[in-house]
Amino acid sequence: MLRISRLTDYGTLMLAHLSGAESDLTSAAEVSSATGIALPTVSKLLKSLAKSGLVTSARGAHGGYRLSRSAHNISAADIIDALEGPVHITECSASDSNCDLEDICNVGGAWQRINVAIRRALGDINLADLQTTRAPVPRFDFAGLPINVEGKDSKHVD
Amino acid sequence: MLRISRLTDYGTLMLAHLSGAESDLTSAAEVSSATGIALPTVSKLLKSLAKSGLVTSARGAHGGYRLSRSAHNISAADIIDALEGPVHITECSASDSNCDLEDICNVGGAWQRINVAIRRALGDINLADLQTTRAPVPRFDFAGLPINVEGKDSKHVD
DNA sequence: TCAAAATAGGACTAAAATAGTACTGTTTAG
DNA sequence: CTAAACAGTACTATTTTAGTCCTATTTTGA
Repeated sequence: MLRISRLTDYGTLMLAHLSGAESDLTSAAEVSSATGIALPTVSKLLKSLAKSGLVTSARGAHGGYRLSRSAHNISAADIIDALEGPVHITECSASDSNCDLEDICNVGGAWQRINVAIRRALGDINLADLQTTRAPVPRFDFAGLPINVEGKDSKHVD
Repeated sequence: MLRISRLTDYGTLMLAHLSGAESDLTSAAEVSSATGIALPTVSKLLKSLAKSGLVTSARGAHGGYRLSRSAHNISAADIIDALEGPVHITECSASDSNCDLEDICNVGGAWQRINVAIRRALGDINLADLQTTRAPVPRFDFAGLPINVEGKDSKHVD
């Protein structure tokens, strides 16, 4: 649960690297050596990112990739969507669900809401945030009860 | 991303069923027929849930399962932990990480914070909430900006 | 014009996680 | 003592994820 795939993690790292050279083209090879991720993997990921519009590419000698927009305008949700597609917290969160249990299931709706809420929150974290050592303080009001994660040692933190 | 496994979904459904018969023992067979989930699968899941203390079991004829505590005291995070173990949003979110990229990676910290925040929020949703058709309104304050999910058609909602 | 440096695209393989099944043992009511 | 029910474990199949490789296509620059 709550797991992004390793490739998405790599992708984030790569995007972070690209955001260091805003306007210059960076080749896949350079991204690879800078991040330590194997070249074929870097290539594959950059192609996906280009396809979904997060980076733009230039072919030919001295070609390469660069962010298609500022790091501030690329959200965590964008990255996840680009590399994993729009996945849902449960299979039956999909609107065109053909879940066998549909008529018995009285739980689905809640997971969907949780899903929406989390995705919305992820939409508000941008690539620039992800790079700063001190990410924005995650503070949740859930069902009206404000909870501050900072300084509170929850049993759910492992 | 943000996907709980199908088994966890089943588990939630089953727990919801058990919470309907708070104090009575319910056999795996009954849970199976009530939920439509295959018996072997139900068995397996109930065993896991018993092991992690969410339900208590009674052996022998007329044995069965019941919630170990009220539905209000079982959180979404509890269920996930019970059935999937304490997973992390990225591999290197684990504290004993042995990530090769550690020294280059300047992103890890942020994902960890996001992870903590989400898990904390899930800890505040309980089984009773999950059953009501109208789950608690998820409202997030993120980085100081209050966002209300309701009635706001985000592009991230699919 | 040709060679080298890049990306584009897809096919393929290997490994890992997930889901589901089966079987054998133990406990308890009647 | 027998049948109902949980306990535990091992196994298999399926699916997903990760990673590799190969063959275009595009562009620069000598």
